[in-house]
Amino acid sequence: MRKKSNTTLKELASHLNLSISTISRALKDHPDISFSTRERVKKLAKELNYYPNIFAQGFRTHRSHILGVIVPNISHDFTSTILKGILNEGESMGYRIIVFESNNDENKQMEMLRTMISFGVDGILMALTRKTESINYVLEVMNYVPLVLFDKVSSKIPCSQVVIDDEMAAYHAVEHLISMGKKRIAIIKESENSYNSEKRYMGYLKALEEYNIELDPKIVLSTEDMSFEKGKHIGNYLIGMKNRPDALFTIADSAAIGAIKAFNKHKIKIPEEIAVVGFSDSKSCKFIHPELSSVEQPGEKIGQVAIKTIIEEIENPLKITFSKTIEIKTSLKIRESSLL
Amino acid sequence: MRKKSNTTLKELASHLNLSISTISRALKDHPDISFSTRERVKKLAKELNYYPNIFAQGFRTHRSHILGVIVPNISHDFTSTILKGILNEGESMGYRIIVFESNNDENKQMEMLRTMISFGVDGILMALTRKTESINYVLEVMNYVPLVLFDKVSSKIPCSQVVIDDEMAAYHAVEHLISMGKKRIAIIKESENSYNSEKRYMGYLKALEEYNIELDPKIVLSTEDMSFEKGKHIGNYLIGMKNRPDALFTIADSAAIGAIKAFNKHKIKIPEEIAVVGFSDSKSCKFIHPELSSVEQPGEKIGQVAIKTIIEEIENPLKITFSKTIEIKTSLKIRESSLL
DNA sequence: AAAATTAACGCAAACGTTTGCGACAAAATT
DNA sequence: AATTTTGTCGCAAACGTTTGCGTTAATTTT
Repeated sequence: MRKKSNTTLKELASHLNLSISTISRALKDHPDISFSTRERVKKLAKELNYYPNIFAQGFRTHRSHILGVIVPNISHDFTSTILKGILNEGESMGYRIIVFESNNDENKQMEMLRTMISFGVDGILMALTRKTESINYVLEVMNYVPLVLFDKVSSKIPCSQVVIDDEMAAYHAVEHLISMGKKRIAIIKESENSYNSEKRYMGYLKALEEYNIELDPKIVLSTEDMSFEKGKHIGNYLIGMKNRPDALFTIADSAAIGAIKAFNKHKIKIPEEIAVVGFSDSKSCKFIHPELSSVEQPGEKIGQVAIKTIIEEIENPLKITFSKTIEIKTSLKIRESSLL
Repeated sequence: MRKKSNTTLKELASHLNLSISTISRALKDHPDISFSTRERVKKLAKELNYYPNIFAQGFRTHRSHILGVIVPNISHDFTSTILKGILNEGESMGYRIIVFESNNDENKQMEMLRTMISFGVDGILMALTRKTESINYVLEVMNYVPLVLFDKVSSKIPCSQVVIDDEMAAYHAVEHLISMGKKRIAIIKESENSYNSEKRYMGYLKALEEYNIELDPKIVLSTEDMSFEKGKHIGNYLIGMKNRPDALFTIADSAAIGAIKAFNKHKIKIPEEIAVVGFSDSKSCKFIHPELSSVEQPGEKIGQVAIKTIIEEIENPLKITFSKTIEIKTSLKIRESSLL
């Protein structure tokens, strides 16, 4: 019972007294095969529940119709949304998706890339680990198979990338706080060399400069994990400052929510005393009170665009000689936490 | 440059003046091959960056070392946590994971199962769509490849299943509310035939009965999507009742959080006036104020156990003639929303 | 009517790996 | 010394599909 073996072309052939090659072509609507036999073959194939053996197929054609995806952390809200976009778009384009989680471990990331190559994936989509230092092995991979980066990217890797304009998005978020009359705006960012975090910090700096607000390093807070707990901790710290900020911008929602919890506990009025804006517009922005303003980055869209570009590169290997960077539009969702 | 082709056994063989079969065996530590040549082969393989062609391998051995996973919604917090467990455990067991999202569409689910079969996955892990009505095609699939269900399961399908004891978990949650002195306990559950929801409802009923509390159908609320918004809506409804409940149990956190938001807005004291307990212990339980009590179901553990059992069944196909149901322990996380 | 074209199909090689079997020499046993 | 065993390795088939090329008969063109 178990391991009922699949019907093969050979069986179909013997049933219809045709050759294997005719069957193969008939199923693919090859013009050499007459309409009537095409129909007969298809009918029988359906009856006998024929499905091509993908291994034989991939073995022969060197095409797997499998795409590999590597993400640092799959249970991260934003990441799983991107994945959703990749899966659904892949599904409709006839590609299967094989998922790896690097857990922000560069060695694992490297090993996974190798596995994928030997696996014969047609292309690789990847969000880099937090610090990806040696990129040589990534370049090596690109000799075998097209690669597209998304979300966590690197300008050092010459391939197509799907990103948001982190700097602009942060700029607008901070600008919004300024327009609300805030003058002393703190920021929580990542301490490690995170590409996204640095860009967002740039946007923060740019906004301050644009509006002639002096930068105070004391309210530029860095943390390595941007967690809810860290946000709470830093929130408490801010409250205790002699010269307390009147606004807070964080490069991740979780930390913003943590900070709000701290502010609430100490009866600090939001947004009157401190306004808060987060980043990513995760679902939980609406859970907290007051509801958190945040920069929306459309994860599904990012996933869809990423997979579309890699399929484009797979299916037109010659055409693509240059790599492009695609920026997905973000939008600032203004809610109670920053609306006076 | 692109499409540099992979080293093959043949190349290794000609480099060392050995036969292909010797190379193959050497790389697999076959005892027939002397230690010295084994080492020589491995050394060269590393130098020439040899990786086996998985298609040829799978084609030959009928083993892919790929496992298929179908989930209804990947961006669901709990689901992605399970996936995390599956991916990490799979990684260490030498299996690759191919992920499908059914979007709660049974037709899609069916099509995906078929795709997997033709794909030659070694096994399938699946959480069923909300209503899976015709199970014949699932049974058919089991003729080809082992199947393990998790989270959203069905007793009608004779295969191993990894679940939690929904009924007991709900029972304890409600019991806890009762022990806090609550006597009029509302519930929000799913209206569609959801296996989990029904089980949890059973637990609710059981607790009421056990403690001689009469069931009031007016405070048994059903909704089809258990969203944050629905929770808010129902929360408002509960507030408006003449005979307002003094506690609320929901079979999902999101709805509980929505309800809390509604209660907060109307200055209903939690837990004094209404205590609340949710289900799943998602991260956002700590985001809301007051922090939400919830039934913790360990997603990573569920994923790990699920993949372990299917690998067990794959690698010992004879031994397994019966299918087992594994229950993962839950625990009630008591927080401010239900602690007087 | 002869030649050329077309339509419909079959042959057979190739893809890279695994594996049962056989071969041969060296070593161990009688 | 003759036999058996052991240690190493090679041969060749097989897995299911695709595809260039060849074949045959029917059709069209000259």
